[in-house]
Amino acid sequence: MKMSSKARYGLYVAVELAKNYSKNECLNVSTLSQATGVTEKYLEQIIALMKKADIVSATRGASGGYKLSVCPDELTVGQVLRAVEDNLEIVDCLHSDCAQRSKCVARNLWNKLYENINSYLDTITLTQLSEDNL
Amino acid sequence: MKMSSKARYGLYVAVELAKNYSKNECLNVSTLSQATGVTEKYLEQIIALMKKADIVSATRGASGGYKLSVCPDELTVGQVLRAVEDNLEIVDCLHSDCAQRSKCVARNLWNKLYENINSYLDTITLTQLSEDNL
DNA sequence: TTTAATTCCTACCAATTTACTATGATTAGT
DNA sequence: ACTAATCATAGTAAATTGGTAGGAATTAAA
Repeated sequence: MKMSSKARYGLYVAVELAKNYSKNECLNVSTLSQATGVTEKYLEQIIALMKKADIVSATRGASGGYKLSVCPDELTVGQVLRAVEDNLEIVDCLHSDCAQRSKCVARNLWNKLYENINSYLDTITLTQLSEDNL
Repeated sequence: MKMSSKARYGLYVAVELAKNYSKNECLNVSTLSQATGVTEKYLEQIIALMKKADIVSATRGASGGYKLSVCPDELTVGQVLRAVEDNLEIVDCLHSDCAQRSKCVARNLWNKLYENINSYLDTITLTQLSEDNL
């Protein structure tokens, strides 16, 4: 039960973009790579996931880059992690139609744990995180 | 961020042992394998982890087997999962001395999330789980 | 209009981890 | 002695992780 590197790096990127949010200008992967210490090519893939989840927007071409498409006061850590970490699903058997579904003693537990984790992570905004104000 | 099969199977075993607890007799791997649908040899390894954590005890030799060494009213899901799931650590960087420790924006977050998960899982006893009384 | 800077797309890959299987030693009840 | 059981440890195929790589598409600037 480990967070992937994508989850960790995705948060780093989100924090960088959050710090830059008020300037209303883009940050490119090269800059983000330097800030986070993660290779550009790997970051591209991670940011692609965040784009797909509509929490970052991109400007293509020269002098392009990325910025948050949501105000960091309203963007939660949960939203970021769900974007990059395969929905944060704790077990596969919740959404797949597991054969033992009806009689599984743990199913309910996984569900509640999942809710618990998400509701905690959704209380923390990117602003709070970047100010280490948890 | 997925629970391993060991975590799932470990819970199944714990539930079986909990249901058998009042009888004060052992269950052997063969029986547990039938009850859970997991191979005997794999279960042996999982149960070994629970033994090491002192939540199950074994009797060797003929007519031996396993039983809970803690009353299922007092044994929590958290204890079981931590026994089989490498302490449930959410990220490695918490206990390892990560180079960026002092300046890592996420460190505090992982810590709190870890506490959150554990404190939830420690509110649920094996008795509750086996009666689906969450 | 060319060039350079950038994102986007997708294929590939090595190393690690997972989820077992396999073999046999050890222990103890009958 | 025999048999039923746990204990210890090694091996292994498949999946996942954590990237690398190459180049196409887009756009601002020269």
